[in-house]
Amino acid sequence: MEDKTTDQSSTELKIFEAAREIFQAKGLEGARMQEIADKAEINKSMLHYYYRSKAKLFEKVYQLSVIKMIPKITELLNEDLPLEQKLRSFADKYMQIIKANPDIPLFVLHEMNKDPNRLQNFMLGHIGEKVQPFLQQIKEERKKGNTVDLPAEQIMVNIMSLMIFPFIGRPVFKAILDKDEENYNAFIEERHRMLPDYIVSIVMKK
Amino acid sequence: MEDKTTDQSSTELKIFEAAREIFQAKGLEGARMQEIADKAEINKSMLHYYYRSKAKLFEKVYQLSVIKMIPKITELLNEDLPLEQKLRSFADKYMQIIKANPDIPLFVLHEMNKDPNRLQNFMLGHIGEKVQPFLQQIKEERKKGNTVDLPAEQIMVNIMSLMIFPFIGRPVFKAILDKDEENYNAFIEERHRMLPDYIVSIVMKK
DNA sequence: AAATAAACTAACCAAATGGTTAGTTATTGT
DNA sequence: ACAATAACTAACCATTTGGTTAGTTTATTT
Repeated sequence: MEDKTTDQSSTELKIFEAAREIFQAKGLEGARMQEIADKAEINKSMLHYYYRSKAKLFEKVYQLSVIKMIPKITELLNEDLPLEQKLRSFADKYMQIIKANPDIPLFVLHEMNKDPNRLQNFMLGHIGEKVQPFLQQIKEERKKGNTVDLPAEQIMVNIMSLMIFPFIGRPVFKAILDKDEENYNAFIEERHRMLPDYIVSIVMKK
Repeated sequence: MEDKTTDQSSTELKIFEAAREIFQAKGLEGARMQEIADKAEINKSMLHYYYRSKAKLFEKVYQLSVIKMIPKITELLNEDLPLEQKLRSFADKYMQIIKANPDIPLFVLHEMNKDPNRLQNFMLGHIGEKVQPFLQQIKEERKKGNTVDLPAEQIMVNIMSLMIFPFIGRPVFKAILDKDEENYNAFIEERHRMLPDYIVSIVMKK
C-alpha cells in the first residue's frame, strides 16, 4: 500500500516532472503545453485531464518550488545553536538544498518579479516574523562584540547572496571564469566546501 | 543638428522605452506587443513600422541591457590601480550602475538561462580574457599574502554576488526583512555606502 | 462475464497574438 | 504649390496555443 504522495498514477507524475522542468527553465509564459506533453511522452489532453489548465499546473509547480527553498531558511536558522555553529550548519545544509534544486531560485524570483502578488505572495506572508529570532540573535552577538560591525539585515543578505547568486549567475560566471558545465560544477563544489567557514569568518569577529 | 543616437523620432524612442520596461519586467514571452504599444501610447502597427518584429525589438532591448551591465565590469576592473583602491572604486561605481538599472540583472539572467546561445552568447564571447588581468592581479596579491586565502575566482564571485543579488532577490528580501519598497531602497542605499569598505575588508588581509 | 469507471487519444475549436495591408495624414524637398 | 516620402491608423489575417469533445481502450468492480 503506497502512501498518498506516491500513490499517483505514473502518468500524473510524469506530467508534473516534465512541467517542473519546463516551467523552471522557461517560466510560465515561455512554456508550451505541447512541449510539456512531449517531454512527459503523453497526449496533450492528459495535461488537462489531470491538471485542468496551464495556470493550475503552473501553480503546483510554483508552489512546490517555493516550498522547497523558502521554509528551509527559517527552519535551519531557528535551530537552537550558538551563532557560529548555526552559520556553519546553515551554509552547509542550504547549499545542499540549492545544489539539489539549482534552477529554482531564478525561476521563483523571475515569477515573483513578474507578479509580486501571486497568491498574496504565498509562503512569504509570515516569513518575516520567522526570521526575526535569527536577526535578533545576530544583534545580540553584535552588542557583545562577537560579530563584525554590520547591521544584522545586511549580514543576512550577505549570507544569502553568497550562497544563491552563483547558481543564478551561472551563465555569466561560466563565461567570465571561462569554465564549461563540468568545471563550473567543480567550482560550485569547491564553494560548498569553503562557504561554511568563510561565512563564519565574515560574520564573527576574529 | 542632433547626433545619430538622439536623432530618432520621438515615437521610436517612446516605443523602445516602453518595450524596455515591459520586456525587463516580464521577459520575452511574457510581454505583449499590444501592452508595449499601450505603454508607448501609439498604434500597435508602429511597433512593426519601426522594429519589424517582436523578436527584433526584443533583441535590441536585450542587447542594450547586456551592454549596460557586462562591459562595465571589465572596464572598471582593468583600471590601473592597486587592488584595494580598485575594489573600492569598483564597488562604488558598479553599485551606481545597478541602482540605475535595477531590473536588468534578473532580466538578462532569465533570458540567458532560457536560451544560453542567444547570439552565440553575444557580448560574453571575449569577456573571459578581459577579466583575466584582474584575476591575475588578485592571484599575485594573494601570493604576496595581501589577500585572504581564497581562490581568485571565488573572490570574484563573492564580490559580484554581494552587489547584484540584493536587487534580484528584492521581493524575497522585502518579505524576510519586513520592508516596503521605500524601506528596501533605503536598505540598498545603506548597502551602497558600506559595500566598498566591506568588500575590501573581506578580500584584503588585515 | 457483464457493467462501470478510469485512462487515454485524435480531431477539433475559440481566443489570443504577432503581423500585414490598404489607405490616410503629416512632413519635407524642390 | 505640389509632388514625394515618411509617419501613422484601422481593419484584417494567419498562426499559435490553451482548451474541449466525442469516442476508444484499458482496468476495476460485482
